[in-house]
Amino acid sequence: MPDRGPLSGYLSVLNPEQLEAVRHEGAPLLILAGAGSGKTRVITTKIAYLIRERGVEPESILAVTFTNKAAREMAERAAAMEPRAERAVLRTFHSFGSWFLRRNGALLGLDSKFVIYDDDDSTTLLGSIMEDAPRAQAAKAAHAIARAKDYFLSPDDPGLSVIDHREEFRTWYRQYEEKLRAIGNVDFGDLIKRPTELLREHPEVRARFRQRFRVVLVDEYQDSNVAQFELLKELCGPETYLCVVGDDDQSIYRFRGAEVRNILDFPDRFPGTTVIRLERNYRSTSFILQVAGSVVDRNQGRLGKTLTAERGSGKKPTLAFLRDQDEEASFCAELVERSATSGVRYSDWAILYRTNAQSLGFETEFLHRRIPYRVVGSLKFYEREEVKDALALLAFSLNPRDEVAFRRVANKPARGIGAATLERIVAEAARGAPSPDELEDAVLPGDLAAAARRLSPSLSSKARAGVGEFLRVVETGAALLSGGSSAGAGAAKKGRSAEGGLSAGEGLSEFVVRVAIDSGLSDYHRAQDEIAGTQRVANLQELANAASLYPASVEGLVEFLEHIELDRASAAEEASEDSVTLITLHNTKGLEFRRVVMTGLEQGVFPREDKKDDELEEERRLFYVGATRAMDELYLCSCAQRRLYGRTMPTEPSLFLREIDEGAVRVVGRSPSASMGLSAPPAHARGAGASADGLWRVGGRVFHDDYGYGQILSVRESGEGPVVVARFESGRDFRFLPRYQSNSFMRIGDE
DNA sequence: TCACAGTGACTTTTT
DNA sequence: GTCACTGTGA
Repeated sequence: MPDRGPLSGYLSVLNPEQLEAVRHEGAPLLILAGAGSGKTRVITTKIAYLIRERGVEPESILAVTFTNKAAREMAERAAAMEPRAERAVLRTFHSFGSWFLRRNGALLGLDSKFVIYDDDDSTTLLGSIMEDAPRAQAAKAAHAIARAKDYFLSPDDPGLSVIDHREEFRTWYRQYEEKLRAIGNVDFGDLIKRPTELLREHPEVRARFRQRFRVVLVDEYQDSNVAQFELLKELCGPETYLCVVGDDDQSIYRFRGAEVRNILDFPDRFPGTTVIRLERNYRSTSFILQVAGSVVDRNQGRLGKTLTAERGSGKKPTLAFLRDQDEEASFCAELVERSATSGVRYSDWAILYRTNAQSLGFETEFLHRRIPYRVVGSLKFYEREEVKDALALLAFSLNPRDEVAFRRVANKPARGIGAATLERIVAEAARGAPSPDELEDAVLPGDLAAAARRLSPSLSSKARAGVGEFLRVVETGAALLSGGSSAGAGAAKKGRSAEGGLSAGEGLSEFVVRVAIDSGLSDYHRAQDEIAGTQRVANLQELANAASLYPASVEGLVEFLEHIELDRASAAEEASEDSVTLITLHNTKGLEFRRVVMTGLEQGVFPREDKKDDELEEERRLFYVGATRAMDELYLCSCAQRRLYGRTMPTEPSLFLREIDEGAVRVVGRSPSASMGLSAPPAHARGAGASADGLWRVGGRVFHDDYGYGQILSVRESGEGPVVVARFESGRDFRFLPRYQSNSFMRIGDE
């Protein structure tokens, strides 16, 4: 190990703990990295260091993260330090699993062209097993199966009863697995579970991978689940250098199967572990850390650490008690607008909320006020009906055994294949008795296209015509893809595209457009557009545009479909012009903003429902994650009432607000505990009117940086614009000339 | 087989 | 307030 001596530039910027973490070698390392402690810097530097100074081959480094965004960022930063780092394998757990299975899945009888089913597809598949069950029930059971896979539980595992103790659940799970295997596709959980099983059952593959990856790094380790832990154990032999980085206080994916014990027990599971703590926070000022820490401190099961702020005390966070979500939205908008006049960029701001549904109010308000914003996550584009239809057709053209895709599009647009006919075809395929001539064509059992063809003569004339049409569509598509889309085919497409309302672009895009038009999906959804004024054809066009990045081949299609399942958020979100970020608390992990507003701090919203024990602790960690995103300023909003299900309900302030250290925040607004004379302005002040521009009205609510929350008592015009007198929570009245106070004095709504 | 209207249920958080 | 599902009638 190169000790002492002047450090090269990229190492000299590290603090002693970070440097120790980068230089550590031997066996295993657990880095407990508090929020904002330079965790990503340590990992990327470590990669560069290993390659540059320890002679490690880039190809032998595997680094896994949980989100694609994190993986990309890591790759970029590592490559900036050391170009050879580009050759390292930097992926999300799931994308690594998929990569692994496409190469080695044959050992499990898995075709390399498999498609990844999302939750919706899994529900459809399970629904075909749970006869007559309403879809909601199938969705619930599908969810339970997903959890079972997170915990590495198979249908015959005794431990399965922890997930769902019903014997019928075990049966559904078993049948679901059988069917999924017969179809030849995988679900999310399989991307972790099946590689692990394969590595266990095939020592030669395990040896090969252990030979290949000498260094394994895991980021956000606190969010790993049991299956991922099992996978790591298979990947890491005695010779492998394993380094995991995480923060138990930021474990927020328990609901998805994340197991905090993974990080808490790491030193026990991997004997000889070195633990290095990074507790210097370079992101936030100390009052912000105090607020975040005082809440998460209440948690029991945690390793415990103390962050120290390297940036000084800064400004106290503001806790604002507001009336309702409308006032909350205008409060946020005012904060942003006000700061914008003094040169703060929109992109310095992030509005955080617990559930995606809460974004709507902010969007409406920001749109109204022309404040640019972007909504991160919740991109439901690939869940849209028309998009899923097109994707199902594409998937079916890859795999005629795909029952889920078949059920979705066989009769869409309606071609006379009703439920009865559909079930007959599915049953026929399951019976799987190919005729002799089909056997010669190597027809796979379960081939739905073949079954439909077989059954066709015995169907009613209407159904027979429909089946014929569907088969024609599928065959045309398959031929187009495998036969190479020649220039001639391209020209033919262009001719038809105008009529379908879609236009073909580069690469795979032509194929997508062709299939959408030829199948009638394009016409079908265009008709829907005309009825409902929707944008479905435009969405199909967007899907086709996204496909243009991929080659027009079977491989290109497989890649495209995988990308959609594993990395659906990226496309629209990269729009990097100056705008406010609207984002769920969960989605903020790994991000930072100069100014952060956490909204909806009310019992039932955040924390959600009456969460108790473990779940409440997870909500606290979520609070911690949200608050520690803020660099300079943090605002917390709590509303006295909130609309839910279209009904306005009174709400209680969040439990977390009581847990915050008194003195670490500045409270504005009528705190429910200390509601001071703000209920109604004195009678003499009523009716005094409004300013000439109509902006300032008696009774209107205002907020001032120094005095907090208040209500307007009187308004009159002067030579310098309106003069406003307001009474604040302290009970004192102050006079303002808003013209000169635009930065510290603002409206937050009318009466 | 399909279109429509009325009725219920429902909201975390995501790879 | 929204969405999905159910039953009815054509």
